[in-house]
Amino acid sequence: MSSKLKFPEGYRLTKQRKAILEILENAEIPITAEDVFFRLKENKINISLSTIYRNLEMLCKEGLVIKSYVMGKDKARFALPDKKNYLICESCGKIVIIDNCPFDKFKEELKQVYGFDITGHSVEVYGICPDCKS
Amino acid sequence: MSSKLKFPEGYRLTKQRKAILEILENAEIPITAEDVFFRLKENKINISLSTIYRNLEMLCKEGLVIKSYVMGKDKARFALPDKKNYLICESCGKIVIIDNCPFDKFKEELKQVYGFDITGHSVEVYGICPDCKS
DNA sequence: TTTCAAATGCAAATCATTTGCAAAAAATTA
DNA sequence: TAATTTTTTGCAAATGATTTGCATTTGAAA
Repeated sequence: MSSKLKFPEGYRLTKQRKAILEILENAEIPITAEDVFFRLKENKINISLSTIYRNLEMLCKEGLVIKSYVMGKDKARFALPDKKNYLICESCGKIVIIDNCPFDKFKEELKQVYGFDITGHSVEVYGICPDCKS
Repeated sequence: MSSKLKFPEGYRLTKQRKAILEILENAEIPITAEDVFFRLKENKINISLSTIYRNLEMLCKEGLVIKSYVMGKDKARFALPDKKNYLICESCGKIVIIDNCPFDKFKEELKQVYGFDITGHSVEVYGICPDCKS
């Protein structure tokens, strides 16, 4: 329930921000701003959508949250960084988080080849999940 | 200039579709629908934005084009599949295509671990480009 | 507490994307 | 080739996610 995250300096830790972070911590997969809104509402916490958007943007800028788009959908999704890499089933839409993303092993290779200092990445993989195969 | 792509069955090969594909073939990096619109206009070809959106959607559905979003921007970008993996400089926004994406090597590993049949993927990597480091 | 900049909520504004529909163009057939 | 049928286009209007202005509230420093 309580956040293990270090809240970014220079911002006030409001109850709205705490609540939004808590929803993201409990979310299994990346969720939309509207998802956050309704999950808060289920918990009897009413926060306006604009406040949610404003804070998600701030949290992204500060690196605490990752924004992504799922193919075919037009709403942005938000998640804590440990859920930023995922598999998506093209048949049923199920999202499965990739733990220990194998891409990490290639940071050095990319640095060598392209000269970039790598700071982060996001991987989306499409496929057919076991349930949909049968 | 001429497309090497096999145009999907069941669709008419209109001059608009040819022109849109040609722009994407010549694009170095993923571009927005609006980019396509203006590049066509530069070539004295006037195609309505809605036609561009409709065809990009169709081409995505048929797998000829990949749609993606660059972190921090809110317009969708479109590219041929060989340009779907890229590095983005967090300082200047420059996009560099990753050739021979190392991620391909991990398809089998993902299949083993998660049981998905992998059909595609998209990789975005953030970092600081050589120019911005100096 | 008092103070004050930062944050919130609401309603209105934005803007990328989608959609309805009549006209134009491609493919099919005669 | 002309006629027919179906798809595609362009335009304008609609949509819907996200952003913004502003008055009010709130967190945190003094």
